[in-house]
Amino acid sequence: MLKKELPEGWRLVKLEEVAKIDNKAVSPDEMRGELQNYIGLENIESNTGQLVSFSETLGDDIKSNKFGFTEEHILYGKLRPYLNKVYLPDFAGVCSTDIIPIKPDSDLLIREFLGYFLRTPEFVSMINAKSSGANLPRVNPKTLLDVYIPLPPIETQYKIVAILEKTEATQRLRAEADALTQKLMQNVFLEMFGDPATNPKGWDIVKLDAIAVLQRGKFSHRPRNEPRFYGGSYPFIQTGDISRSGGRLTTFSQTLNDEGLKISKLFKKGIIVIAIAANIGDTAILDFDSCFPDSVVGVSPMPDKANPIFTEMMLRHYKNILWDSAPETAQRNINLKILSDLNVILPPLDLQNRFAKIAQSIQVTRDIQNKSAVEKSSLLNNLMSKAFTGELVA
DNA sequence: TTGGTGAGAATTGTTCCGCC
DNA sequence: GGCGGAACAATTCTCACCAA
Repeated sequence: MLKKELPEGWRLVKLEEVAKIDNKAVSPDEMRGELQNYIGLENIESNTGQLVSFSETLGDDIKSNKFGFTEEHILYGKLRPYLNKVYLPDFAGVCSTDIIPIKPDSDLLIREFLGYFLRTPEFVSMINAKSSGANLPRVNPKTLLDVYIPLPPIETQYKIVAILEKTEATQRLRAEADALTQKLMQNVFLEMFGDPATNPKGWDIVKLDAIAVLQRGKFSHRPRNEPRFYGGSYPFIQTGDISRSGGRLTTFSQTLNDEGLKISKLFKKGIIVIAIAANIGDTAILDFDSCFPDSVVGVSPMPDKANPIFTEMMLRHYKNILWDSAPETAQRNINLKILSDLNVILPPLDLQNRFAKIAQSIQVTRDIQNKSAVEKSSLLNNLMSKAFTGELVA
């Protein structure tokens, strides 16, 4: 950003002029015998500025040097800066040496203002380009202190922080609402059918292949990564896509071309997909026609016996059983036989259909929530970007 | 400060086996 | 015997901590 672009009263200053880095090592000896509030990179969530988890650690269990921090610091993850790990603690403790404790000069710079600045897409992209180490990029603290930050008067900083905090709070409420809706669908299922794994309602038990047709995915060519098969108009999904889908596959990241289609197989929209390698037992309903490899099985419920929406939700409850069925080798797998022989509950079809109807109406709400969450997320990024060019607050 | 290392997940490669 | 599908093994990738 150029100086001339800044609004009146704003200054462009180097971070070292308004903040310092407290990276004095605390040795294991200094921590011995005391409980420590320890934060590692794994405790800070990417992009959100939130703590994922946290626990007290006995100093005796800490074997390497750490950095100390207080509630005046910002914790900035310097390893793989693209992960965007920033956290503002409200307690004192020690952190991994891959986290830099930054202490702003409170007369000039508000901690929260700097926290948002470090999370802007523009800053992340810039600092990532300046990081060192080809395979394991890290930010050098000196490089960080050399970064220029647009600095408005303190009152303006408070105004900007208030707007961004409000937007972020709304975003969080939206995420909580989505989690509740997801739970609602599970609760409705359990209320109507009980846990399929224990069958407390005493439904009939049948083999999975008695109510559905099972077909394994296909990708016969080796090696599998030959580029000539990819980049066409046929969606191609992998086990990871199923894991991330939350039960409904609406997007895909890979496609096959005509040549790829010849060595794979196209499955119809609406089919249930289940992972039999890596993320064993993860399921989803396909929202588009798609190909998939042999680590995925397609399950098509017979219309006179099972409802697809009911079947997908039911199969989720057998995940642990399927995992336990997989032979203990370096790479666990289950095969078509294990899946076909899986004992599943079979409630009356009209009850399954009733559940599907309720689930669909809940899904409509989820779709609206998801759309809103995406909009809120891009709104926050947009506002953060505008905040540091002076466009957010006059 | 930065390379090494480990764990777990995801993807790719190899072997076995049945069918034509 | 050759081919293709299934099963399983190996490798790669990602993300974290450790220690020189």
